[in-house]
Amino acid sequence: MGVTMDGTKQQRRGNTRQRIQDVALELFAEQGYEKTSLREIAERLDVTKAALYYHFKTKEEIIVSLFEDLTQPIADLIEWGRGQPHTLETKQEILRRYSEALSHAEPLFRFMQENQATVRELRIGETFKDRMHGLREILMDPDAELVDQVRSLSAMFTLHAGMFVMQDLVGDVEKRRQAVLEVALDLVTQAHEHAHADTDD
Amino acid sequence: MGVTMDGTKQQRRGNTRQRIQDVALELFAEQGYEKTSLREIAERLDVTKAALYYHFKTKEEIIVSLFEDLTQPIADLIEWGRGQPHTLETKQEILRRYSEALSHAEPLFRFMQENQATVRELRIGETFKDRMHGLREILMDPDAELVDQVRSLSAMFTLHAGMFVMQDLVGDVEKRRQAVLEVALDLVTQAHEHAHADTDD
Amino acid sequence: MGVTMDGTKQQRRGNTRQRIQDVALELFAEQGYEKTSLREIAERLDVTKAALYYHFKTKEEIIVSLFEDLTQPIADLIEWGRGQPHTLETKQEILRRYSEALSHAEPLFRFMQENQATVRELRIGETFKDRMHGLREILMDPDAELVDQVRSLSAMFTLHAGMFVMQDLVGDVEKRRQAVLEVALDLVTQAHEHAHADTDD
Amino acid sequence: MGVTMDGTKQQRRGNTRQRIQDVALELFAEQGYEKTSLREIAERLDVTKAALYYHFKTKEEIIVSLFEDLTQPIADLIEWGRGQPHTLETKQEILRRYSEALSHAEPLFRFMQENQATVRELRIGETFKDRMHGLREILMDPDAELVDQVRSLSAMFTLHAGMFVMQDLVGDVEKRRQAVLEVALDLVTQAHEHAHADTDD
DNA sequence: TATGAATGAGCCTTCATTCAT
DNA sequence: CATGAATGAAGGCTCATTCAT
Repeated sequence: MGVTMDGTKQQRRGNTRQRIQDVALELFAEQGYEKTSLREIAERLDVTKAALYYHFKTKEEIIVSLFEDLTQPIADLIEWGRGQPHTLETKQEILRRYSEALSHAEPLFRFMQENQATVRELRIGETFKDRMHGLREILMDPDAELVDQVRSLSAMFTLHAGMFVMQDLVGDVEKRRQAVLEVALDLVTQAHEHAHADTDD
Repeated sequence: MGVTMDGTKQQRRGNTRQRIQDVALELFAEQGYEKTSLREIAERLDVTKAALYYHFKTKEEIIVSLFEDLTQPIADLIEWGRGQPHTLETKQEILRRYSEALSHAEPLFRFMQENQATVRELRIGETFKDRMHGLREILMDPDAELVDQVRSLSAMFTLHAGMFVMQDLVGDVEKRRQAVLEVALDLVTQAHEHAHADTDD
Repeated sequence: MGVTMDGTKQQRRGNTRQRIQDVALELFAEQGYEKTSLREIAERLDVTKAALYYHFKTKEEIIVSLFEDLTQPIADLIEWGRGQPHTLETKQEILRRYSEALSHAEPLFRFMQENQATVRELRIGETFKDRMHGLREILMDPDAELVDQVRSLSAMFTLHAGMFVMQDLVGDVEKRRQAVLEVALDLVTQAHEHAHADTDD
Repeated sequence: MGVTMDGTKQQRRGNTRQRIQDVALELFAEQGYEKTSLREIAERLDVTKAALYYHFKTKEEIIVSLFEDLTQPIADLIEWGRGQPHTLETKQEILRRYSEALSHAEPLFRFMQENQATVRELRIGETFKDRMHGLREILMDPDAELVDQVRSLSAMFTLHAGMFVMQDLVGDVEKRRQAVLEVALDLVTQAHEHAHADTDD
């Protein structure tokens, strides 16, 4: 049962923790956090529920570990952004990198997008909110007109939506990402130019 | 117990169904669908769980009823849009009316936004998806450049995000809605103009 | 299964709460609190575990309810004692009534005696401790010699031990109770007389 | 990790078995047997659960070993008592030695006192009961009046209670022990004198 | 129109224990 | 002498749902 030809049980050993994360993320993204039971995860891995508890103290810890392991690039990105001058170039670079970071941890971000109510109650909720705020502070000019502030935020959400909602828009994932990024860049550019019409060139 | 001097129990009588919907929506929007139990709803209303079953056959039916009661305007809007020529004016009018419709059933839409994984598994999921597709068909030009298709969709998601995510942007709700709408209109206009640079007026 | 000749299921209905308490107390006293599972209680009653939760919010609440229902006489006794002058007669009357109160809720007190470590962690622990302190304040003279203070307390513990430990001493329960009570009265009398050798009669 | 400068890990080496016993007894006495998990014991010692199983075959064996290691003096005492004539002097000497034995293994006896229900189900339960019976046979005169039999037993329970319950009576432990012992001696003396009013002097 | 009582399924979690290394 | 990894059993609890009254 679950044992392959070469006597392994799907590469068993040492990597169980990783395998739990993989299966969990897949199921969380597919069915949501609450609808995914630890029994289900365990069954897919052909281990007992108790085995999960050897590797993670609680169900929540599984999602927390995924979050921590997969979103580090975004934390780094924000850190980097904070240290840069708030020029148009910085904002554009942030969007470019953010778009790429998102695409590298797609299932997790889809999960977070589609389970916002749940995430809010989890330990990662606060952290996530802080991150979004961080991004916002870099992209948005607090003195700009309201409509241009909205443009900046809209750039962010376009990136999000582009990843999860427009999946059927076009087959080529990379092409779509580029198109979405272009729109986001455009929005942030418009916002920036209105605000600095006289000071910048 | 829970009964006031004038024999009412907070407007009591006949409107229990409505009261269940109100409380349910409030809790669903606040904590999510799965985390809200019928016990909790019943307790808030000071009735028994069994009473809920007199008015609704299942928990799912409560959210279905809310969806049906509150999103009719949007179904109508789409119906109307389908019958119109796909001109820029139509698209702009759609966005204007959609923005207003959203603002009139805010808690429900917030719920749908924050519980997408859940909604997908419910009966309303399919209907909701169809609606979004309907809107999309009106707003988006299938022959346009990919980037302009994205612009059109971005207009929609900006409306959504504007309602739920940018709540702290500015105090005045109506002002924010206008700014968000302006950005959305802008996006759809740009998309349309690129696509019809030579043919349209 | 569990259904008697007359079609009832052991007088079912209306008294389930009481039946739960009865069975629970029996099992708690027999095996201890932690070793008694709700499953076991439910099985004995031929209901499901969930039924227990209809009547009691938690396992702890079952024991709390038993404590509250069965130890009221002792609370009353202490209340009464507090209002009396601290004469020898009062002390003797307290012991007499206490002995009788104990004998009327024997299983519960046996449980508390044999599960002290557990009880200490439960909500009733503090209350129980307070009661014992109450009794003590009435029986014990704070100015007496240490050895006489011990005598007073020893009277109390003799009553306790007499109920649970000396069960095989003699067949006739009531006779044993009287003998135990006599020893307790003796102890308290000696203590009192030493302390008031010159002041009292 | 957990290892100090000089290579020890809190005296490390060879004495792990002893350290397990120490920690276990501390926890058992504090929280009770069932509420103390092997995980907890292992964590306090900074070893794994599996390590415990190297030293003890089961959880029960830990408490059994403690019992055996710490109560030998009492077994010896009873053995000695059996060989003596049942005079008042013997009884008094037994009480004196018992009191001292109790005070040397206080945590264990506190544990046994507060977890009687648990102990009863363990292997040590029977042994413990036998010991108590042994003591009783020496202290109690089977032909005495019931009330004097109770007195003899009361002497024993006074010793017990004196150790665990009257802890707040007075600060000086040794003083308290002497007072408690005095009361116990008194009880056994009264019992003996009533029974031998005419035969003994 | 509602309640009181109960169920069946399932959930997350903990525990003592085992065994290969 | 001890660890890493896992298991089987069980535990307390919650939930949506049902049904007789």
